[in-house]
Amino acid sequence: MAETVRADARRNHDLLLTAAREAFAARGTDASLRDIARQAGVGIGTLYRHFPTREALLEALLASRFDALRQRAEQLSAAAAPGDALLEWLGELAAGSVTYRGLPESVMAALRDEQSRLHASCAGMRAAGGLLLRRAQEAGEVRADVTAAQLLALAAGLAWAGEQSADPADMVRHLLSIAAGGLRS
Amino acid sequence: MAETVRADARRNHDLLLTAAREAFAARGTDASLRDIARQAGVGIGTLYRHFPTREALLEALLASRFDALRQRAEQLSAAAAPGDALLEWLGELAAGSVTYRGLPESVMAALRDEQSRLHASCAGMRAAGGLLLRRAQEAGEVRADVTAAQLLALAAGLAWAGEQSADPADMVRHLLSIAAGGLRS
DNA sequence: GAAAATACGGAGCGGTGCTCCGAATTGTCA
DNA sequence: TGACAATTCGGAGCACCGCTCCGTATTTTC
Repeated sequence: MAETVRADARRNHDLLLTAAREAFAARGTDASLRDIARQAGVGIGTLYRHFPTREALLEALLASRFDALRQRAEQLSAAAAPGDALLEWLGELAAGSVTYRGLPESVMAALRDEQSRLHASCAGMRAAGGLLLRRAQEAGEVRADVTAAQLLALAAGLAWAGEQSADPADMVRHLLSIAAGGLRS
Repeated sequence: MAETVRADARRNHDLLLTAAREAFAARGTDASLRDIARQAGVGIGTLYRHFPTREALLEALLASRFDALRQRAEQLSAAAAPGDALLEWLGELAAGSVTYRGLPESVMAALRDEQSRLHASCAGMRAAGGLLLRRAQEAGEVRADVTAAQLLALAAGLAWAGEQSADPADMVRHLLSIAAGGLRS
């Protein structure tokens, strides 16, 4: 019957989430957790009880987005032009990676570490991307020797390069355009 | 007459460099500077006097390598097949980026910050790569809408993606192969 | 060998991630 | 309504980080 959560706990949970969202957006995924707790008007211990790791915090903020991306991939995998569908999806993936600086690194770390709270949603997204990739390969529109892991790494690498640039969105667009040509068979 | 350097100063300088080389190789470019000083058998203050910033330390370790890469680009720019020459050079660049984890990030940061001690050699390398790129574009072998900044960002992004992977060298090779196709016009 | 120039080393400051436990708050039941 | 139990809170404290500052030690010069 431990379904009921104490009122203050629920309140602090939400305060922490909005504070974290703002901090990650302003200072990247390596923002100070102390600052986040302070901004939420909460002790540092409270933050760690609600979210034992930084990944747990990210997971709470991003899981729904990754799920949406997974669904989007499944939806696009039925498209008539699987090659274009794949590129469309890659574009959306890269666009989402720009919201928090450091996000590509967090995603790659989560994929590497099965213990990470982010792992499940990231892996699900990769699998969906892999499905999309295979469709495009079977249609002969994309090089056959590319794996799902490579596809994700490529997208993350381009998104990372965007972060390092003065105009991230513009840089990602150009690099994605280059990569698109390289994926075509 | 301040040409003469005190004997202990020169000795500590060298001790710090070898300690830094080992630390960066083992733990990446964000290795603890205190550890490096300790490993060199030297106080933390001594480290900071010899190398005021982490970039200064990196610069001392990498300048010659970047210079060599610049010369290599100039040499390759006279090749008969400028497209292949560019890809060859990109391969060497990416291969060198694997020596220290975090190196691509340091290079991109140095290119962004003109105050950085690493800036000069990085910018020189970028310029040389730009020359190589232009030759390949004039020969009609590479897309005309790619800039030197994009080329460097691309290489850094792929190298970064390699770092995140279980088998960096293998991942970089595959991603570079994809990018190569995308650069062709 | 004494004096001047130079370099050394680490205590100390403010920051980080993270833990641990006494104190305060909340929900429950008489 | 009030007392008790369960739950949650909050921040002191630890070890680490980058970096500065200055009394002390070493080296060179004369």
